[in-house]
Amino acid sequence: MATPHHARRSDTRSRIQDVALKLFAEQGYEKTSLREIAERLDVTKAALYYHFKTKEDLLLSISEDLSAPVDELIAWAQGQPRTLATKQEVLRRYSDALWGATDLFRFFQENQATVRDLAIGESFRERITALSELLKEPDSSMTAQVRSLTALFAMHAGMHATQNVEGDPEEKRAAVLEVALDLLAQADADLVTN
Amino acid sequence: MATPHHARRSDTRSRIQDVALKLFAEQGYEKTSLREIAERLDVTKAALYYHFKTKEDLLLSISEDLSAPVDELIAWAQGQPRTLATKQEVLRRYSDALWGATDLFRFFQENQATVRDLAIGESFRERITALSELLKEPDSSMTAQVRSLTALFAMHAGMHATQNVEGDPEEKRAAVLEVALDLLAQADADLVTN
Amino acid sequence: MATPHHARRSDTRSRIQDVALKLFAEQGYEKTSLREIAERLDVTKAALYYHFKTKEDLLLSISEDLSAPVDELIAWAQGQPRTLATKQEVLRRYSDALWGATDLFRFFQENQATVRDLAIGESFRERITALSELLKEPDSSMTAQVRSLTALFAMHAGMHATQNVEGDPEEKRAAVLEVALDLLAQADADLVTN
Amino acid sequence: MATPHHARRSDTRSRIQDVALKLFAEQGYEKTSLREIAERLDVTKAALYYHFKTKEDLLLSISEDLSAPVDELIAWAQGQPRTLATKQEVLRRYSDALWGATDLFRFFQENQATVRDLAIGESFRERITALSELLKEPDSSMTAQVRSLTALFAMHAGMHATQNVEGDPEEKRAAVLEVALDLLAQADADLVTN
DNA sequence: CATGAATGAGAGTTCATTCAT
DNA sequence: AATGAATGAACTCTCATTCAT
Repeated sequence: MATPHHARRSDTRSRIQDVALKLFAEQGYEKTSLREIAERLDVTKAALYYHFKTKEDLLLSISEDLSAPVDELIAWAQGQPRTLATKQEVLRRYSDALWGATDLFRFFQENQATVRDLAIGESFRERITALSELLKEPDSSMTAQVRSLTALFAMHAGMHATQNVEGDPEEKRAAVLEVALDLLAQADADLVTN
Repeated sequence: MATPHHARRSDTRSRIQDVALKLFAEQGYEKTSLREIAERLDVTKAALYYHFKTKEDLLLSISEDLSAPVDELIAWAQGQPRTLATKQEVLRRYSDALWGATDLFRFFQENQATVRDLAIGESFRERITALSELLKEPDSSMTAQVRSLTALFAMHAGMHATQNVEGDPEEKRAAVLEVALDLLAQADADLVTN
Repeated sequence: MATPHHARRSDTRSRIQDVALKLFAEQGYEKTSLREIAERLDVTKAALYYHFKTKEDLLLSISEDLSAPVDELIAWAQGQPRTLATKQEVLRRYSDALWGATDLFRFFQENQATVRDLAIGESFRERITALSELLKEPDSSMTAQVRSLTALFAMHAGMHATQNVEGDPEEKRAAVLEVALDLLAQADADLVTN
Repeated sequence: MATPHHARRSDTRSRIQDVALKLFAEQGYEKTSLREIAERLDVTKAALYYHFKTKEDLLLSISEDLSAPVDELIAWAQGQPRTLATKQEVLRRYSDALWGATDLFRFFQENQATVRDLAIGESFRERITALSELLKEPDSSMTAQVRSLTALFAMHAGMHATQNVEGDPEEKRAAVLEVALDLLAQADADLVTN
């Protein structure tokens, strides 16, 4: 048999995650009902509950799986010297992570109000804070700090805000990264000047 | 009579709008029920329906009242020459508009998924698109375009993303604006160079 | 008009209570669904929620209304001297209270497990404890105390346990009360003897 | 093999019964889900279904095992003369039976509404009826009959109602039995007098 | 002897909305 | 200008039960 039992084992489980993420990203968390997810997969609602304790737990499992790369990035960066080179590398890797899970990060960005008081919101905020602190120098000028933060948020916004710009996605991604890296460099220059 | 009919009429109406916006911004649109709004105001749900046709209509009325300044800004800008000075003025005025209605813009930012398929979403997107097109030059390099867009989105993000930065709000706002203006100037420099 | 507005005001509300108590007593609390109650009344489930916050709250409201006489009895007794005459009067009045709300007390007796961890359980236990303490003397012999308690519980049991005995209800009630009064008298005699 | 098949077979089976009875008694029948029972035993729900056809069947098996002594008692008594001595012996043995399976009888008492329309309810009622008929004389005065019934129900109530009385359990049990025996004797005296 | 995966039915609850008064 | 009463549709979630393996 080509598809042995254990290959199938988590088949339904991950199909649920896939469909759920797609719908959460497209329609929002609240507007996506478990009925809808179940119908798309041609299973019953109860089947979802066999695999996930609650709706929130379903979202949590998706988020944990997909945002692991970001956590690794943070862990790595915290062991590096706080040089411009490190920060630039953080930005580059973050770009990879974001574009590797666009649905999830789109979801986070467009459902902030919802996410805020879900368990998941906490870890999301923590990640952003950790990244912020890796990029900005608390003793630098406020302008420099804002520039660093802008580098970070420009990447989030850049994922979806460039839809009215002509050009292929990879090119856009590169442009966004370039602008972000530049902001970082300027923030660093400020620091040196001061 | 000290309080004529028309003064009273809009009193309740605008109290509803105030409370609704506060709750929409704090908790999100879907998670805020009309029951909750009514309870806060110590009126019945039916009273809300006297003043507004639907929940969505309530949101619409809030948005229209508060985002008028942005529409005026766009109208004004569309009559001006496409110079850097104009663009910078757009950004300055936009900063005023945003900080003049933080709850509303926070709401828009944190409820994008929800807002997307409300009638209001359309006009929101149109405004952003209009502003984008006022700021970026479609024939400039992609990097320059991204820089212009980033100037715009930096202002949105800057409203709430600077909470971990020390300093008073006005100072932060100024710093955000400065960074945005700078991005715009760089985009313009690119254009000249090309 | 024979039935003015305000007479109707609580009409639905108390019709709900009536039907609910009937079904709770007949079938048990858990086995009675709100759907069933609503259907009997030819209203929607949501109508129930207009009048009562939760299923438990519905039960609570019924219990509070119907067990007021018992609370009054307790309050009265606590102001009386701890004589045999008082205790006998307590039993007599309690008999009236029980037979005046048989459905409710049947419900309590047959749904103890359920009631135990509802808010209502607490007040039920408190009432029983208060009555126990009014009837038994903590310093008397254990047998005397058990006799007093038995007087109390005999009345509960007597409401439904006499169905296999021939005779009319009023006669049965009188017999149960007589036996209970007798137990009380014997407990008192013990006390004197000791 | 040290542990033959049949020893193991009934091991799990009776562990299930033990846990189930404990939970049924503590929380009630409806509020105890098969999931919960399975989790406590660290087996799957399906395992329960290997041993018992349905949830009700599980309860039935418990009840049959534990209430065998009562059935034997009834069978024995039905072959004895209807003397006071016999009746007193019935009460004494019934006391043993009750205290030998407190969880089960507590369950019966606190879940009457539930039990009523389970198959088990029938046999429960039959046992009570049989005992009633062994104790009371249908031709005696109503008061005498109520006294006999009270003797019986006092034992049920006595199992849990004496928690607010000081003293050790065995002593309480003895006191309850004494009061019950006394009631029986009084009923018998009535009979003779009439 | 037992599990993993799933189902169908139904539970309690909440929501935006309506309408006669 | 506002209320009281109600609805219909939907929601998340839980349950006892089944069955192939």
